[in-house]
Amino acid sequence: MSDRYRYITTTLPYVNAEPHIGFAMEIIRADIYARMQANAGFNVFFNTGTDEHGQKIYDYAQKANTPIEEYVNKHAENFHTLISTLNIYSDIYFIRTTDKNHVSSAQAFWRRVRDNGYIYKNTYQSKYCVGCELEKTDSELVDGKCPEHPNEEIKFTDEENYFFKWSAFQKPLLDFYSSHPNFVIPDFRFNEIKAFVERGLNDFSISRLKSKMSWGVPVPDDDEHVMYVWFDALVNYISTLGWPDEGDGSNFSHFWKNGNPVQICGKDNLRQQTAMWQAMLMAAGLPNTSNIIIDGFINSGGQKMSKSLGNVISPYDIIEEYHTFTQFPEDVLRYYLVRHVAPFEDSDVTKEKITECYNSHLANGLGNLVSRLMNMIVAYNVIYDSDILNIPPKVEDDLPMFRFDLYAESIWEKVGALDAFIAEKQPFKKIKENPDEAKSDLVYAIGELAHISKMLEPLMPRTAETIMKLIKEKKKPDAPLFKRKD
RNA sequence: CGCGGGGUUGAGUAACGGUAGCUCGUCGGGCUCAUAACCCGAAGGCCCUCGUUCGAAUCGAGGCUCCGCAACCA
Repeated sequence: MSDRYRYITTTLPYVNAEPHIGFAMEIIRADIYARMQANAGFNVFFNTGTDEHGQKIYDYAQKANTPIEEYVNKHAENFHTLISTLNIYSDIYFIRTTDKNHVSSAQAFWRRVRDNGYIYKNTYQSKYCVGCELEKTDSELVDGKCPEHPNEEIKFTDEENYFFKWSAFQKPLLDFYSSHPNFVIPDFRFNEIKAFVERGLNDFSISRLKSKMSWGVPVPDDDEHVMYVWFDALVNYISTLGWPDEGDGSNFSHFWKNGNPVQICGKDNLRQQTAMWQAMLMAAGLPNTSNIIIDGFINSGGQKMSKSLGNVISPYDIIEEYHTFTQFPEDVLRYYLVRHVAPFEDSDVTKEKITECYNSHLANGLGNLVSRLMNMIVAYNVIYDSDILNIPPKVEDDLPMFRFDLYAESIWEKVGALDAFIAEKQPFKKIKENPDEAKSDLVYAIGELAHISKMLEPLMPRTAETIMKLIKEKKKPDAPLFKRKD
């Protein structure tokens, strides 16, 4: 089969902050996709990493009074930790934009785009607020003044920058959009970007003067400039595959050309991923991404998470909080973010909501079901074939793309049905009058539990594994899988 | 008239032209294998106005209201 390959990538978080729960959600969703594809027999290339160049990083490192390399190393480490904490698919590729191969790939990409005629030099007027001591963008200025320092003057300086001819891609992008009706998921985001591109595109600056800010990928054949961080960062999606090696048998050929490449990102990245990056790929003569999934944002208590409001929920907080209640705290977070956070709209997450859903679905639902069922299996010495776990992987073809919430719902439907089955058949009562029938009911029930654990695998890997082990060894759990949290 | 998304039972959400579904909570009943768990049943809802239609939460018009984004911000 030609399409035995699948490619999935998250965006690369900027390394200037602690891992955000929104990124945790992004990578968990990507992980479920990767695990499902791998179960279905595909070779999966799962990419993530860190974006480490640019002014902001440069400033933060200065502020922290740390050499910049040390600063980015330390922060990249945070994201490595997050990946293992969340129990992400082990074959993940972690790219850092400071990696040598990424840097040379970004430069090759620049040359290719330049040689195709889509990069040119132009003057750019920088606007500098003396009050903030910061360069400002037009959108940050109100009536040509900095809103925070309306009495200070804005200093205008002309400087030379390289520009990317984005404007040349308005028509190609619109044509591409109309011939790929599922390119952006969900629809309303697709409409948003179409409308944006229809309004017209302005070329954007893709370099910075090295004399002002040197922390970036050097522009090829020009010592004065480094690449603007966006330009180099976006190339990671293919530099991770070893591009410019495009030969048959290369990762690029397998996974980008034939691997139905999927990108997942937050809604703040809509423009960059679905229009800028796609135009860049066109400019380099490379195939476009197949699908881009746009997540909503996570708010807390009706407001944006922010340090000053004190409503920030970090993925580590949740895992820490559930540590004493379950052996699988990361699965609590995985479950919650997938099933109870809207797949595309903004959602509100609070610790109370997580607790509520933990108690009802994980403790009372799944965990309790495993306890009651395995307890009867052991107590009544029910005999069954441990082959029941040999269930062929189910490919959820009928599942709309990235609707893992629906997938989770279908699992919990089975959990509920199995609880109802036990209540109806009453094997615990029948075991006295009609033990054979009671046991055959329980054999059916354990078969259903085996199915549940199989379906659970991509979503809650360690929980699923543990349930399978209990089934195989005919044991009841020593302690509740998910202890109630009051 | 910048762009976009919303307003559905106490809370959170789904359906998107034809019995308003689900989760949590509340109330009543059942069960006792299980983590004071589980099962069954009940109460309670479509922001307002007008219109299209045999029929509208769903389409159209207007209003009120909440929330993002507005370009170089990861």
